[in-house]
Amino acid sequence: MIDLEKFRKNPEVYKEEVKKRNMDIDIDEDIALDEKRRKLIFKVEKMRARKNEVSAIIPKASGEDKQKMITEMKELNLGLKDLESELELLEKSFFEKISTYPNLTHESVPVGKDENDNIMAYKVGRVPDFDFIPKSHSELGVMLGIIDEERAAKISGSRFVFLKNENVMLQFALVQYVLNILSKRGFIPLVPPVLVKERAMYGTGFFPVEASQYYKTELDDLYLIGTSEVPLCAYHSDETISAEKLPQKYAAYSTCFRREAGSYGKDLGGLFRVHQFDKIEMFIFSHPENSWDDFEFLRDTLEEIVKGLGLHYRIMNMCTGDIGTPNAKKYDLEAWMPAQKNYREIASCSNDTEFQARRLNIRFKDGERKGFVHTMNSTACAVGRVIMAIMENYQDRYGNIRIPQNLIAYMGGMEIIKR
RNA sequence: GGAGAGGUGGCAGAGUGGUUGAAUGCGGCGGUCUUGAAAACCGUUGAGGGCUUUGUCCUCCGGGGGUUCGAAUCCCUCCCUCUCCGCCA
Repeated sequence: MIDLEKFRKNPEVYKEEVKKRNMDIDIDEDIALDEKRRKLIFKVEKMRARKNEVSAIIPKASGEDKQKMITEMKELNLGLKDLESELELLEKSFFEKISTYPNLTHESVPVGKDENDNIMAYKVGRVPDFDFIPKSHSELGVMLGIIDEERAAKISGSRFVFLKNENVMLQFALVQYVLNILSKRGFIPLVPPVLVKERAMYGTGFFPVEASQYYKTELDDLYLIGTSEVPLCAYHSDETISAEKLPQKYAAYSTCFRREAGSYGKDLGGLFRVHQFDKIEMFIFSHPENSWDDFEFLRDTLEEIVKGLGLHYRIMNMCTGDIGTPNAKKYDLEAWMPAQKNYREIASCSNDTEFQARRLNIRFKDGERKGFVHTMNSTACAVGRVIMAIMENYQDRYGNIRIPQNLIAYMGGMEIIKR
């Protein structure tokens, strides 16, 4: 949610933002709607004030005076009811419109149309050499019996997988490895609910813009989360956090669900794009003054995790046309995938400044100063995609997969997956 | 799923139709006293929103709807919490 006062005073800022993001919003129309709305509020409140005024006198009056006043109030009520329902409609359409407005981007975000305009910030490590043609993780998965897509399709349809045998161990090894790093860095671990109310989806900014990406339950008004960013962010909704306690850092392990509507035929097969995957997500509630430092800390934490796995990757500074509505800035971490000979996104890290905090009413108090906290989130480990990266990068010419050094202990000493 | 109880300010807890945005207590903040602290005493203490913005008005007693000139208080409905029973990982 944007700051309405700022919006009224300075609509140009939002016009500029909408243009940068390549969005189509008629701001002048919404400004006019807001004016109309406020005029009506004024009118309605005037009538209510009159009503309250007379109601205070009525008990003291008697006889004819009293009857006169009661009659006047009856009439006033008729007009008031009409105006109130008119106002309700206006409010609804105004807030529907305003809730599609994007956050304001940070000055360091490159302006661009789509993913082609994202800017590579830097690379870490180097492209690994293979003296054979590396296989896809999907192929390796079948050969080694550690991924079963066929049976998953039989049961649940496409874009579902079974992890099997060593891959199951690898998943939990990764989780242990990551939680260890995160607890050293002061993150409080959580296992959150994966079904949430509409407010949580709306408050985090996934609704209304991306609503078609998420599963909804039929009997109850609950939604399956696409990321634990949702319950993490909503965790402190309607709370005021005192400044000494900031930043509050959390890490949640959960399953995530995405409909992947509109991505038909894209990245079919394997672990890359599936309807259900497990992920550890980091989340920070931050003091606005430290927001951008905390954000770099978050990015650094993510990189420590990926570096420790020995993966080659690059950090992308995502452009205005490619970042999410709530994001003020976003980095993607793209790991090298040998079979595709390309970098693919395995994590992303965004600062949403006060966009979510406004919607979920998450405040801070710093002495006399009050305001909305800043919220930011980052993938710590998207298990499926990281397993994919490990399988492809750590394969040998025989189709075996070595275990990254830092995971061996968590794998009970296992050093290689082979048949 | 069945039976019962209940949802009021940061918390506890009054209030059953008319200056009740809400008594009282605790907590918080400020002050007096004290070498300091505690105790005691005095004062203060919700949020959101409109406008002609150091003021004024409006809204908010779980959500929604209704009755009434007037609702925290009456009616309907939904939700949630607690206790007991049943079922269950």
